Amino acid sequence: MRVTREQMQANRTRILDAAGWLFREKGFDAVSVAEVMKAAGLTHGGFYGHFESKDDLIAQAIAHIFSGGLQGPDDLNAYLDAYLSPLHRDSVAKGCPTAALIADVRRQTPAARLAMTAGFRSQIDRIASAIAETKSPNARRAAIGAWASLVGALVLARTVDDPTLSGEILEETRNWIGGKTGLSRGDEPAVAT
Amino acid sequence: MRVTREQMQANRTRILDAAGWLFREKGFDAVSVAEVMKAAGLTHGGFYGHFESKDDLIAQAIAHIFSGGLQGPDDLNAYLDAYLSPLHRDSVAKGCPTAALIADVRRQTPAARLAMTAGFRSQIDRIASAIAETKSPNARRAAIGAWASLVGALVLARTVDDPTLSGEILEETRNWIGGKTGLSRGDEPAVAT
DNA sequence: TGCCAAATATGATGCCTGTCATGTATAAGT
DNA sequence: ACTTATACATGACAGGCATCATATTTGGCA
Repeated sequence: MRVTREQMQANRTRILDAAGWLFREKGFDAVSVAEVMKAAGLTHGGFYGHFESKDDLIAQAIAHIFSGGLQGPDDLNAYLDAYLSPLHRDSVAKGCPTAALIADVRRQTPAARLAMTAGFRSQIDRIASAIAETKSPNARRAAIGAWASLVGALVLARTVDDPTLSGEILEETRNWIGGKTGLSRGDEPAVAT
Repeated sequence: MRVTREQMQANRTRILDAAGWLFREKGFDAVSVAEVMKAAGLTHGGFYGHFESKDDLIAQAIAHIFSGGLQGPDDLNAYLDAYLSPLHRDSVAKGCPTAALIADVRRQTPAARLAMTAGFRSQIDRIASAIAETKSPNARRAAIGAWASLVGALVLARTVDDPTLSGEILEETRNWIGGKTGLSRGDEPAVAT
């Protein structure tokens, strides 16, 4: 059954949204094409009308996630707090795509790595300008260092099976970055990107 | 054909070694049981004489990697340099198991996460005591923060498809940690853990 | 209004993989 | 030396998955 052109576009968006969530949650390999389509409310048949292959879907899903309004650090302190919060740690599917996908992307298609790299760049730039507003010298260096710390700590905290250690990793990394950047604690938890 | 008891033990070790390399290189899902056995010089048949399942192999392989003499930071500066070197970035199979496996382990068996967590703990302790020798206050916090930065930067550098950006991430994170810890640059590249 | 191509659904195919069943040679214990 | 249990090899099986083939419904356009 044929659908409206705008229906089709909406379907495509739903597929990309579902793929973004599922891929973050379970990894590229563990998610089947049929599963994505079902999550989008369709069957597996129409898939190849939208995408050339599963690899194509992966690349486009990554680009889609990053295109979809990344949370920039409006307030740097709040951003750090939110990023390293238990809430964000437990919200893999809708949390930071970088933390959820980095390791997997390395083994994916060049197109996928390209899309991911583009996301990295904009995220680094965002953090750098947020830092520059406070203290300018070496803003880019601080942005890269802080970004690496954030991603590393979040992924470690998610992997650890001991909640205490997991919490400690988040907490201490937050303090460590705070000391480094000269940024103290803020508050306001929320799922960040 | 039956083999010596010590041959059998040697075979088991070869299987675990091969699994450790292959898993780091390609991820758990992308490596088949038959592939591991072949890399160990055997066929897939004998596998279930050594391990209960592929999940069992995964958990034991993780423990095996960490048990196999981790490079502790004898000299902290040299360790940081080696960890964030291009050489280590390009040596995934024999490099840091944490950086290579974290994201995958999250979705594995409880036993696998347990083995991984144990590896984290000892690594944090090792770094902490190396830091404590220099400047004691908050050695554990610094260890956790530095560890998260190292792992995060390495994984990011490996994923990025632009060699320039990849090198910049390694370089700047090294400098950022150095400034934070009060540790300046050393030299001596080598594959670290 | 009626034709046609497009968007999805249903169904099929071939490959890969984890696991199990069976065969075979031989180390180990007597 | 003879027996037996064992470590590994060969082969088979079932399930899952990406992808393709075909059917069906119906928007879009004349």
